[in-house]
Amino acid sequence: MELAKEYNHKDVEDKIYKMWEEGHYFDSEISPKKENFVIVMPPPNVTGKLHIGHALNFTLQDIFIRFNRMFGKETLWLPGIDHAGIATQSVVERELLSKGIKKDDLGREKFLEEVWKWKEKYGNTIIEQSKKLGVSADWRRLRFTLDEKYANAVLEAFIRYYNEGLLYRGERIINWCPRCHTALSDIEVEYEEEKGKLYYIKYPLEESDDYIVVATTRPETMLGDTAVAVHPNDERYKNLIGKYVILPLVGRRIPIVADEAVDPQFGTGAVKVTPSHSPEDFEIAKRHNLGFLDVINDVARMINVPEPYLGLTTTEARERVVEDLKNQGYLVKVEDYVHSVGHCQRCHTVVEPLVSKQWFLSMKSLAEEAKEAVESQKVKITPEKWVKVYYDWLNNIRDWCVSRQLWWGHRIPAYYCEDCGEVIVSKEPVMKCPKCGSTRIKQDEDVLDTWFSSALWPFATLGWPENTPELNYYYPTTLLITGYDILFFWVARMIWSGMHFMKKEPFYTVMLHGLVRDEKGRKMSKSLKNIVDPLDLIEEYGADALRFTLASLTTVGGQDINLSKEKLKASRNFVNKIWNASRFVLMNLEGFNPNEIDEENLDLEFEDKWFLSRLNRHLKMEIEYLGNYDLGEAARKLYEFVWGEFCDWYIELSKVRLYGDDEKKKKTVQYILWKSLSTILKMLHPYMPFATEEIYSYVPFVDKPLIKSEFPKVNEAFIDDKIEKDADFVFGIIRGLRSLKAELGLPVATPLNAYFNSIDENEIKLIKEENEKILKLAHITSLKYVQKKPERVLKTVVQGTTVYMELPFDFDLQKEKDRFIKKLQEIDAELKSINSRLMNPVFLEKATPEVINKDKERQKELEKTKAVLLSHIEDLEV
RNA sequence: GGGCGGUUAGUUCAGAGGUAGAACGCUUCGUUGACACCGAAGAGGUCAGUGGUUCGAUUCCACUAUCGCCCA
Repeated sequence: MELAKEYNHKDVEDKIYKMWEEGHYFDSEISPKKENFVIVMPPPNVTGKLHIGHALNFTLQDIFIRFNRMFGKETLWLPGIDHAGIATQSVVERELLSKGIKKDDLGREKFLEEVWKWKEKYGNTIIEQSKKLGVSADWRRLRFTLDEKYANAVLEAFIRYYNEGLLYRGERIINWCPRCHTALSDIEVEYEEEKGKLYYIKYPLEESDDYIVVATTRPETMLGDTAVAVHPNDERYKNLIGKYVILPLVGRRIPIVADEAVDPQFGTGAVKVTPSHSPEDFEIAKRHNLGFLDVINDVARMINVPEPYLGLTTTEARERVVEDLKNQGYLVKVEDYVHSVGHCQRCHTVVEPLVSKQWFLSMKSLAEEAKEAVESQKVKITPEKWVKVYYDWLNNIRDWCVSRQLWWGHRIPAYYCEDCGEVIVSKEPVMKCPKCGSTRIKQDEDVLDTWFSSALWPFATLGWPENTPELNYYYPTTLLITGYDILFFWVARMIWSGMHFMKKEPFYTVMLHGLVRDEKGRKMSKSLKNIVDPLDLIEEYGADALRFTLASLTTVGGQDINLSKEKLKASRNFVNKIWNASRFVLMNLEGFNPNEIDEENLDLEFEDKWFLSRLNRHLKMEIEYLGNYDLGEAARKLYEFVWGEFCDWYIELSKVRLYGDDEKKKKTVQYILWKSLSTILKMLHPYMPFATEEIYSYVPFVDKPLIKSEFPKVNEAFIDDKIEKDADFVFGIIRGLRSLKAELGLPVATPLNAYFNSIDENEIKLIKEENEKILKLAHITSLKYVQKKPERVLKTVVQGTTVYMELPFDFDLQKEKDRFIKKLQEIDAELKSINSRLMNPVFLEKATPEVINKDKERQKELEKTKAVLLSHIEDLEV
């Protein structure tokens, strides 16, 4: 078997994925005796294409899933797709329009048929794409929020809420998107600072020559004013409260009222009140029993206004109103003003506040349930900084407008009697009014907010409201992983839904991760043209490189990630490095059979003990990081360990025995290499499943694919501080010799003799014992102990040891002296701080014994090196 | 206005109450029997500023500056 010199992901990924799928390794079965690990996938939109945010989200989930599968837990990753009301409807609408077909001509039923057709055709795109990333979800259990059973769960939830009095239908001011033509919930509105104008308008007092000036950013809404409001304590206007003004342009008589909500600092301190088109004014109007007058309709045109303005768009009306006010002497002044304007999250159109009859979910008690779940730690949110944000949102929440004027979605199961006005909420179609017997019944035309249905995700996907075995075994799920941007939209709503309907938290832990941005930290957007397609990245660098990059850029704090090609390249190189290290090991396993090895009686050498110590230390660390949800640090540490220790040192050291004559020694090192490689592949597998699985298929004497193999156990007995410290010294000698050659400008491979002397017995022993390896790695011909400095040598100091290397030509020793002096200065600086600490009685009293001991040891070591350095510098003075 | 986060090597970012790290880039050397998607050796840092807590702060706290995000 001969492996290619370079890892080529294109030859591997599809093949491996197919192998996993055919082996049913992603499938989960109910196993009551086994501890489980369950993640429900945040369902991507059915219209969605895999973007980099999904790539991050899926990667993190897959890493946890794969680890836990290897830990032997019954692991379920339940995937799904969201029907995404507005988004999907507008996609299909647009597509039909391009063929000259209008939605309204088609009618509801025909249109929905078209959407379903579209869904069948394109709805699985993102699923297929996510497979390229290595997603190991149980695809048999794929759920769609409009599946028959799921839809039933949504209706069930609606009916239960209704029967409990938590859902009600009412006329409220809502956020209306004139383009999507639907109501929006509060969080679907995005506010942006915009430059506008502040208009000061005179409102003449009734039966008086006096007037009051109000300030507004939306003069056109004055046509719908039903009052003027001032703050009750505002001295300027106290005498006007209760009086009336005559509304300019309209001539309507409206009162001046006093209300705490008015900000005396804003404008003139007097504001116009337009109850039907401003949420604040709506509240004021309710408090003062003012009239409501709709002057803007659902396509943002003027209604119920005097002739000249009737039918104008709001923009046209503004121009006309301002013009007329100016001409008639009512406009006092116009100022530049920056204010925040609400936009539709979906289409970015400016949102129009309108009074409308909608269904609302009462939030007070549900928000309490959601809060309690987190306060009591039933649900743990990580990073913790989001907990406060979560509480704040729930504390200030307003009732949730859940109806949407769309066709695509879960149709509201409410029926209205056209004769007596009775409202009937029912899962089954209603034919006859139970109150008056009329058959003139109409179902509500609207559908539910998509988030209303996805709020049920953790249990509706498992069969709720039926008490299924799945629900019993898999609920509550273990971990939810999602971006912090949908903490309110989705996470909070799932928590109260779970608490409310299941009486149990939907997941024990929520891990919120950051968002992926471009290399300059900017949001990826079409207008900036900085969107990267993960599929392109996979094509170019491989799925493993993409996954590893995303994982290693993750932090416990859930910081946003700035992705760049440089980082992908580094990860791709890492994958290749692992490929080649493995290739080396596999090429050198000839004639090896682990069954011939007595594992209990291995003749371990210095570097074996060192490496096994490091390996077990890292294994332990890895598990700890994982428990802390710190995949980023785990990935970064793995990178350093595998590249910096396994490849750079252990593999190099292993060559001594592999290429030596001692068969027994060779077998031992083969065994350690074989074992270590397997362990490393397992540690890496969740991060880079494809390459590791491919490599593992070439590893001899393993019986199952990596995905199903057991994660290695930590063997504490191998962790050994002393051996690691000794290794640092030996490696230091090798580095020292290499850098002497570099100082001479010689290739590392130049064969030269070397000598050493030391004031430390342990160091002498180590050099003697590991002589062969030092020679090999430093490319030195010999390294002999000497009492005195030999002639014509260049030297370096490592701890208490001086290493001399023969000088093949004349060399200016000033460089050596400079190097020594620089090193001495560094040591002196450090010694100074350590000494002052150790002489400080308060330090000795208060610092922990470990810290003091560490300082003392470090002090000894530094003193040792210092003494040697000083003697050499003195020599050089002569 | 309220809240949150960032400010560390030329660049992008980790990190941790007790010796400041990585990647990329840069300099020098190198194709030695895994790998040039590589190896070896190096240069490069008042850890934004000011106070405080502490035996000890780049790390914890407060404030300031600055950039960014969320909410009103």
